[in-house]
Amino acid sequence: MGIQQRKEREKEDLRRKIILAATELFREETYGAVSMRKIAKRVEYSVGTLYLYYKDKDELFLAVQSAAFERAFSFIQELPPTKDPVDKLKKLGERYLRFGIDNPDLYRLMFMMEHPMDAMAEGDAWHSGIALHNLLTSIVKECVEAGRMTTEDPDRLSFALWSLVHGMVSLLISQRLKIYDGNHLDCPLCNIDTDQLVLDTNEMMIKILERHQG
Amino acid sequence: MGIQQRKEREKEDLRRKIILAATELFREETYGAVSMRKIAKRVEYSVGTLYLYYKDKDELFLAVQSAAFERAFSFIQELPPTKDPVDKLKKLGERYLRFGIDNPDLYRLMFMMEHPMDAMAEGDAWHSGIALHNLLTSIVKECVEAGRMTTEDPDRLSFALWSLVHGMVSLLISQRLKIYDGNHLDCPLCNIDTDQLVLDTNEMMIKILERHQG
DNA sequence: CTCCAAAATGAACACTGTTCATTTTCGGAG
DNA sequence: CTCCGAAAATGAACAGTGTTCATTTTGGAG
Repeated sequence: MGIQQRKEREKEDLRRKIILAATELFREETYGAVSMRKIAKRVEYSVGTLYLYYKDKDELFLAVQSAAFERAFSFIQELPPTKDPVDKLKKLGERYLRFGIDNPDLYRLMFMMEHPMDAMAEGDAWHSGIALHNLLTSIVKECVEAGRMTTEDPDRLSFALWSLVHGMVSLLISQRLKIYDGNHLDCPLCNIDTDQLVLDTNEMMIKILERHQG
Repeated sequence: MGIQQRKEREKEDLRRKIILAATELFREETYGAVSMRKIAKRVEYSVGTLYLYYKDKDELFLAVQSAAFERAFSFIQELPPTKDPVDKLKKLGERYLRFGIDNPDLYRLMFMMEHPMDAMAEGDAWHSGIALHNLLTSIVKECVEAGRMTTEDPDRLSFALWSLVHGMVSLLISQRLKIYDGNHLDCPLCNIDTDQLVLDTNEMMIKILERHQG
């Protein structure tokens, strides 16, 4: 019965192709502009076919999100080699920021859009997201165990650090750091390159946490 | 020439009514569900009329955003009375978090949506946003001047704190803190009320900054 | 009253996500 | 080879979207 297997393989191939096409379109245009018809045209199938493979736009985007989490995880966890746990933490933040800055639409999909969350609840969509979270927590705990940081609650500190970098990257890609442009504000942070701003602020906060000893 | 004045007053009234209707709809349904036709129906004018007062949906939403910033500012700066600058900082964070949690759709519009930003650039839409930013910075500087915190760059520290609370509230309202629900993760933060999680984390970070002396 | 500019209208256009009756495809049976 | 039937693919149709613009209504001026 090799035929059935071949058919299943073909179905799986098409599923992948659809996600790939959607992901490509995502990098080319903004979220709102990626329509089912455009995805269909890209994979050279009719719109109706997409609905045989994914019940909704939401479900399709959930699959794109899941793939995005995998990319993000494999990109971020590739840290430049360091033994120093504090340095590792700093570099993890930098990789996270870099991913968000370079893939704003994927980042939006992963962390800022409201829609695909309903379906998500408990699928394995978050598998890589959870792995990332665990990586962060383990590095924070390394820092604590090495006596380089002090905290009663390393899990909460991890959450705070995640929130910090997420906050910076989401403000950046939503263009909100434009308040620092022009003459709206009058402060030393004005008219600095925003990429540099968030990277330097990450470094500053880690230094504060490090110097903060017991 | 009282007639012309009356007409201008009426035009201004209608502009306000439109924004009010849009803001109301925002609180009732999610962003994507607020359409021009629904707004028109709510103000009891035809859809074409909206385009006589706002050139597009973006411009209309920019006006809603501007009004939202005013609400947010007047809500947040109403701090419970304290003399202690560190306590003031903590309470500012709490008010900010509270506003976001209680007005998720307005918060999205203010800080997370991509669209209205093109037009925004330099209008007075951000007037209240800037006032808020200045308030934060001035409190941080109070803390430093009172010798309760140490930093070489209070402006950057303000940015970090803004990013932190924005990060927390945006993860919360985007439902991303659901990873702490169920059995996805295994850590002490799991299955805690998320409102409490972000409030407590705000407090923790302020304490860290305070104890971090020299 | 007439006149006319300003204000308001809503049908029309091109798009969206989604459905579903119809057609096409293609392996297996005779 | 023909024929059958199920699985796969199609695209017109539906209700919604933002936006435009020829048309109609309004209401103050002369």
